Amino acid sequence: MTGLRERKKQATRDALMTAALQLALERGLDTVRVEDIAEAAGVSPRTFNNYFSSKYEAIAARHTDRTRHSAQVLRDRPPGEPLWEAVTRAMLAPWEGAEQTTLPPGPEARAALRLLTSAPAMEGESLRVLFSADGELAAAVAERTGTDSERDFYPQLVATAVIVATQAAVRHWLQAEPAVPLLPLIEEALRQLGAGFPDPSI
Amino acid sequence: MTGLRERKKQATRDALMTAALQLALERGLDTVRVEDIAEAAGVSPRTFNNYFSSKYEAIAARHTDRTRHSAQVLRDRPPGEPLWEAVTRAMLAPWEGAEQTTLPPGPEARAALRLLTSAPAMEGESLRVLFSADGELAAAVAERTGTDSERDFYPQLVATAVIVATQAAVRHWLQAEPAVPLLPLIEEALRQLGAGFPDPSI
DNA sequence: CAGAATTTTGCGGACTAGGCAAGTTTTCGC
DNA sequence: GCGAAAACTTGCCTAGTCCGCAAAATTCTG
Repeated sequence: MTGLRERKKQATRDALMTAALQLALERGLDTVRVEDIAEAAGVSPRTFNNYFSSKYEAIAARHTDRTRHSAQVLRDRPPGEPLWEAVTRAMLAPWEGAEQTTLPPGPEARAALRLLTSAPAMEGESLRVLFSADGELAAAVAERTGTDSERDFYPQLVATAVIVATQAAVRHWLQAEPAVPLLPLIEEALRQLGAGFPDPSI
Repeated sequence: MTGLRERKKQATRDALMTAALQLALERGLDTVRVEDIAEAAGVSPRTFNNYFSSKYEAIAARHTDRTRHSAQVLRDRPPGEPLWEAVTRAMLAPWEGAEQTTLPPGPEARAALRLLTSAPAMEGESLRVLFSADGELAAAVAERTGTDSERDFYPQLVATAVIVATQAAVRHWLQAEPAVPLLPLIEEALRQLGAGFPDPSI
């Protein structure tokens, strides 16, 4: 049971995330000031910095939530399940259920994700966020494969490779013309990764 | 034949890169101001920003050069060579020849690389740099495999996977205790990637 | 050597990030 | 319930960043 304090905090964080993304989409990244975001969310500019340490961080926050979500799902998959199956499920999870995943992406979805690479600082931040979950992911991989994520090389390697494969799928989805559904792309990327990238020319 | 102008520019860039890295290692990232770096390199603070748009960018610049180097090497490998062989050579190239690659890493090398993840903004910047060459890498992969790096998924996927595999090797090398040589680690990471991560428990 | 092209520099402005302390709001023990 | 304690918000303030602009300095071209 969550207290009022915690709920309010979450609401503020949410309002800031939403306002940041919204404003950036409307007017472009560099014409949005922290002050504007704070005002749109109904808090003082100083409070903004209690939640996020830059506007880029605020904009990338949904991204953060997605990667956390994947790590959580991987931990919750049945222990006996084969690694590759569990990983695929985990990476698909944050993208499932939204209409834009099985249908062609709407212009807003594309714009929001494209925003994440629209300026150098923004791109750096979203990459950072993307990899912030790799430790958790690696730990989950280690657990499943009986390796030691401190000593062994394998879990980190698999975790980061899985992250970028998913990311490559999303990027491809973003620019595909004509539009294609996302989930099969992610599945295909992970399948190829798990198969060791057989030479396509054969 | 390069003129004086171009040589001076390169020298300035080099001096700034070196000063930035040096100072950051000596006193820690957040006690180094742009002004300090500029002074150490013998230029005005304003000139610093003509070369780099943040101190993080200056510190990560050697990293940038390494990724460029790999992309260049991949392009220059003999066209008939198998993809995986060429890619491995390319990723090893920037690390070859320095003593610290075959011997245990010295404390300075470790410190310099560790610096790249020592603060959120620094980490974002180094990831950004790391992936900045992925387009070039993907193009080279596309050429070798007869795929189209615009239309097909494969080249981007391979390129980014190769980058993170190498990165995972470097990270593991950084923390390995007792110390191990780097080059075999990179080779092993790429081998595992190319083999589709066979389950190590078998 | 003169004029063009390029680079460096100082100045100034808009914005950011975060320490500190006072004011509010929520929680918790009694 | 109630009053102290804890947590959160806010305003103020400082140090620092990033970049546009235009003048000065440097290098290049013929």
